[in-house]
Amino acid sequence: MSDPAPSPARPRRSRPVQVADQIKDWVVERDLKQGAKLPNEAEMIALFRVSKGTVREAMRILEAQGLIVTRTGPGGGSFVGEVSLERAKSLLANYFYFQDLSVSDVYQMRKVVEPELAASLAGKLSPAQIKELRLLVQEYPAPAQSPEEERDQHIASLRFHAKLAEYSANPLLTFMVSFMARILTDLTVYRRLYEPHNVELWARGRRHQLDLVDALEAGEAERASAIMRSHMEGAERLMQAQEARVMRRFMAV
Amino acid sequence: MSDPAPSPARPRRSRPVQVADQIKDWVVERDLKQGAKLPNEAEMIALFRVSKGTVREAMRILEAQGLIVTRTGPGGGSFVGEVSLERAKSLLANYFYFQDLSVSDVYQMRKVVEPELAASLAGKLSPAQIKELRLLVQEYPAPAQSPEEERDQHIASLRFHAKLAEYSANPLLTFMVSFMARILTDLTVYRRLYEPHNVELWARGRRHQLDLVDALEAGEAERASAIMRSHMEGAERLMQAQEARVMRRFMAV
DNA sequence: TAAGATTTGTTCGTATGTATC
DNA sequence: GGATACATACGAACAAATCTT
Repeated sequence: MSDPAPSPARPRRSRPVQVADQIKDWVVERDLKQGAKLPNEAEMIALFRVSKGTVREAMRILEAQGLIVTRTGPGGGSFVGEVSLERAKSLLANYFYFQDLSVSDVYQMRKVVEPELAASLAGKLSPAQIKELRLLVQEYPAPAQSPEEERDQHIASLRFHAKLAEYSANPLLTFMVSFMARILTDLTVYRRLYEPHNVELWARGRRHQLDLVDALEAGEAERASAIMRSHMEGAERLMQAQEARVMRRFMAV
Repeated sequence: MSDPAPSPARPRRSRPVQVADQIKDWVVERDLKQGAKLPNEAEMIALFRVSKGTVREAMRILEAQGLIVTRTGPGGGSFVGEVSLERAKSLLANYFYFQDLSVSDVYQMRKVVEPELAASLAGKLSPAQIKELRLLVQEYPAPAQSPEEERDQHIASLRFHAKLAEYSANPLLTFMVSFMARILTDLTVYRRLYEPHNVELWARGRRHQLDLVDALEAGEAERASAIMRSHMEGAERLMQAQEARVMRRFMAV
């Protein structure tokens, strides 16, 4: 369960890190669920025989990973807290900050994952979900008149994909699609990557999304997948005019 | 860049978290690269007007995310450090600890991503890399004689996929395939999920891997993709006998 | 090998802030 | 408002690691 490195000269973990691991073990052993209360600072100090400062550093480590949340005041303390989707995306984004990720890289992944998502959702959505999707597509019915509007449209389109991801019963699929939408959203916000104004491509993208919802509603998995694939190819062309590298910055936590 | 929540009663971030964010900004503003030295503790204290304990808690937060590394002694201090692939996988694994991830979920993803990886690698591998792959396949030439041997074979097979992922020029593809291999590896180690001994399926899996390397060497993308797809379907059947849920535990950092 | 310098690591005591009753 | 139970933050001292000479 622990780092299985046979340690030819192990880097020597600091006490706070050790204590953080011990707390994790303590939680796992008791199979504590989200919301369960951890011992308070004083008890931790007694439990692990370390000082307050060390306990606090350990807590910050767990907090940074999203594993616990802490509240002050009576009835306060530390509690196990599910890692949120948002935090998971932020932590992974930090990894790709150091990688040289291109727009094509993201689309190579999108081109296979998004069609699969579409196919697996066909016929599985509730009327309310279908309606929600149509609403998102309708958000920008007319071609953009300014770069700002075009950017907003692009982000709205990515929200459509993120929403689709939410509806999946497969957490891995949900995460991956949602993560890629976030990468591309940040990209369009912080660089002006939506610039090459192309009305024809935009109209086709919108048509695609509407057709896709129809196919999903009708339960036509094969067609939904095909539409999505085509949609991805269009979107890629729209962005690939730029050869910008993404992710050259830290993400907010 | 920051949490765009419009803050209806913002949770009030603690000082260490604030300082951690300030340090991140400090680093980004200066566009510091991997290995660059950060101010030492005393300088941080002066820089942000906080106590030593607060600075240290902030450092632990950044360390937990893999953004810095710290050494003691002369010439020591804190340095910006690339988030490693291993750490990124661990942090994301913590997220899926709380999700109800099934073997089918993982394979739904594998079935589309691994063939894409294979296709994109066809004709791109060096002779040394081809040799390395063949070595991994050869590692267990004979059918397993015991459950332990079968487990080892399964893990070796996953190492094959992880190695393939390493060779990709697409960091997103590399990460995803490697991450799934890790999930499944942990699964086979901590549960005995390789149990239903099936010699025929094993032989076919091995055949697949050998054929795959041939196709990669010959540069036949379409064939590599097809073999991988078939391989994934076989592997899924091998595991799906069990309906176990994965990831019901914390991962080591 | 040993001593000294530098920098992080750890502890303790105390005081303050905050939410609940 | 006051008492209580928590976390939060500070400062000073000392310990440990590691580099240099």
